[in-house]
Amino acid sequence: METRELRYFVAVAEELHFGRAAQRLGIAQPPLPRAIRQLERRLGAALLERTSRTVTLTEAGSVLLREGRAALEAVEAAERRTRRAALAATGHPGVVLATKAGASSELLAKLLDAYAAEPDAVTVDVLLCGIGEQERLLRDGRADVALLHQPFDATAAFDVEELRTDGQVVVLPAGHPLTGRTHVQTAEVTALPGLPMPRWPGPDGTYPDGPGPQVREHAQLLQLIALGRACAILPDSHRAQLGGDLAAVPVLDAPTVTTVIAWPPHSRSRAVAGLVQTATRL
Amino acid sequence: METRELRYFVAVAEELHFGRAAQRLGIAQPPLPRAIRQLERRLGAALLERTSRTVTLTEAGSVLLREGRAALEAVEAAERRTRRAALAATGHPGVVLATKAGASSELLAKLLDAYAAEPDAVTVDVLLCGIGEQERLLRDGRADVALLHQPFDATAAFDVEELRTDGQVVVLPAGHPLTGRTHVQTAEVTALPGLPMPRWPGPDGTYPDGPGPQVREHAQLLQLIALGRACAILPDSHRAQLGGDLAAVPVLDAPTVTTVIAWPPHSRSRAVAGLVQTATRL
DNA sequence: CGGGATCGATACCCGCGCGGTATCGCTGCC
DNA sequence: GGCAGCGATACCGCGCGGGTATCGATCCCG
Repeated sequence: METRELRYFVAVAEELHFGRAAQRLGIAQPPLPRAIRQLERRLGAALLERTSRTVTLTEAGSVLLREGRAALEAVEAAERRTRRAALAATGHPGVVLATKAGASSELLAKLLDAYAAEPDAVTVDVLLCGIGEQERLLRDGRADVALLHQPFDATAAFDVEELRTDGQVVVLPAGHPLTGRTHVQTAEVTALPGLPMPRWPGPDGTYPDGPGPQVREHAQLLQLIALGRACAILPDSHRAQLGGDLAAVPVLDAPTVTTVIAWPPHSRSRAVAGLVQTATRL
Repeated sequence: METRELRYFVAVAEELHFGRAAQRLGIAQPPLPRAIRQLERRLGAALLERTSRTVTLTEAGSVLLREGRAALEAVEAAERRTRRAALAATGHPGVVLATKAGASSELLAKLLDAYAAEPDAVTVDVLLCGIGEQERLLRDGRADVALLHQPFDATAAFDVEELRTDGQVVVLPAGHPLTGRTHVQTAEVTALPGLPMPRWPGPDGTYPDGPGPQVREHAQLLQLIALGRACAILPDSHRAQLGGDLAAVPVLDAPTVTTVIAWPPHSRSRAVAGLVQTATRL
């Protein structure tokens, strides 16, 4: 199976429309059915059900869509990492670290400082990214190492080292009645009148249904809370970034959040190893 | 990057010899340097250092070797899983479970029995495999689910669910002086006179240096121990399989072994889900 | 119920590129 | 210095991927 065939199939499977898929691939429409048929012959499996009007995935087709995406990502990762390795060899070493924008900033600062003090430190480019974006960056080779938060980020498929564990706090507008409490329970804050929990986009970019505001960044969320339009349960480490217009109260029964440093398995980069070692020693 | 190019490069990188690589690939020699050069141009990276006598990998080349192997495995996995899904759709559903030959046999029996009693159970083909082979089977799509043993098997890249934790015991020939003890320490048994620890093959198939006998299977190992030629530290669960010519003594400071059921991430198979659920309820 | 619009499939052609054979050129070794 | 081994090059043929033109089926709309 060639990556070209896979790319074609994934495009058609995603669009469920040969014409649009061809447009997306930058080719004419006729080669597409041919390529897919050939793929089906080679695999001995029907991938698409076509009528002259519509295209749907078969069971095998949806398996190939999932697995094929992963395989294409692996190929692209190989390509990118090779390019980066070549760049590094010709005098521009460096690692790319991905982390959630607005999270763990003080841990991150400590890590960068400590690593920079190492004798064989290289440049660390920090990639601040949106929710759930880091895993993709790590998988497709755009990042070499990332700070992830269990249990929110999927850490399967990566090697990880735990860095710290935090309890969670509910972040409220300053002056809210609950801010006087020393601690609360989850149930007390999930349905506060007028302060719904925000909705984060899922991996597919869509938002779940619910009353809360749609948010994409931490800064945006904190602003919404300050305005008295929402509240949120966040790791304790965010407290340091809260301004005077926000208050935090520990939530006793919320799951603890573990910050981990993660890197792709079989990464042999000296720089990544050094960064990980520095991180675990903090 | 096409998988053909990747396959070519991996072959050359592994053989470090264009002629042998061509032979292995079943093509003539001339297309190979051309394909590799084209790949190098496309990547903008030197992958191989060639003299007219020898070939060596550059830094970027060894990165592409590692990453390319993983990518090829992902592509092959996609292919195999699609074929299996198509087979399953045409009336032959079933899952393949990989487990170490000779390990966890009683846990495995319980699992298979319990799962077979489920209303929507499908055929479970059990693949007994050698040391370290399961991860590969799981990755390349030959198996759908596996029983692994932490910390010996690499579980990164998989979703896992813990099933049980065992202490470890040292297995000795019956009548050995230590068999009278209620427990021992690791240090007491790693260098017993005349009873060296066996050597298992590494991921590359070679054996580490050392005094112990080279073993590849549990049965072989148990026989060697019964003959008084070796001893071994194994999970407690192996006790049930020991005949009268063998004895086991708990090793207090050996790491505990966790048996986990593992499956590839984003596996959506109903059968795998059922198997996992059954396993966790045992 | 018929005609146009839409979309996948087919027919056919062209040109690139992959793979083959023959051969060269360099290097290390006896 | 001659031979053997190995990678690189030259050159050729054909298969296949991609293009244009067109067909044929289905849905929609009046």
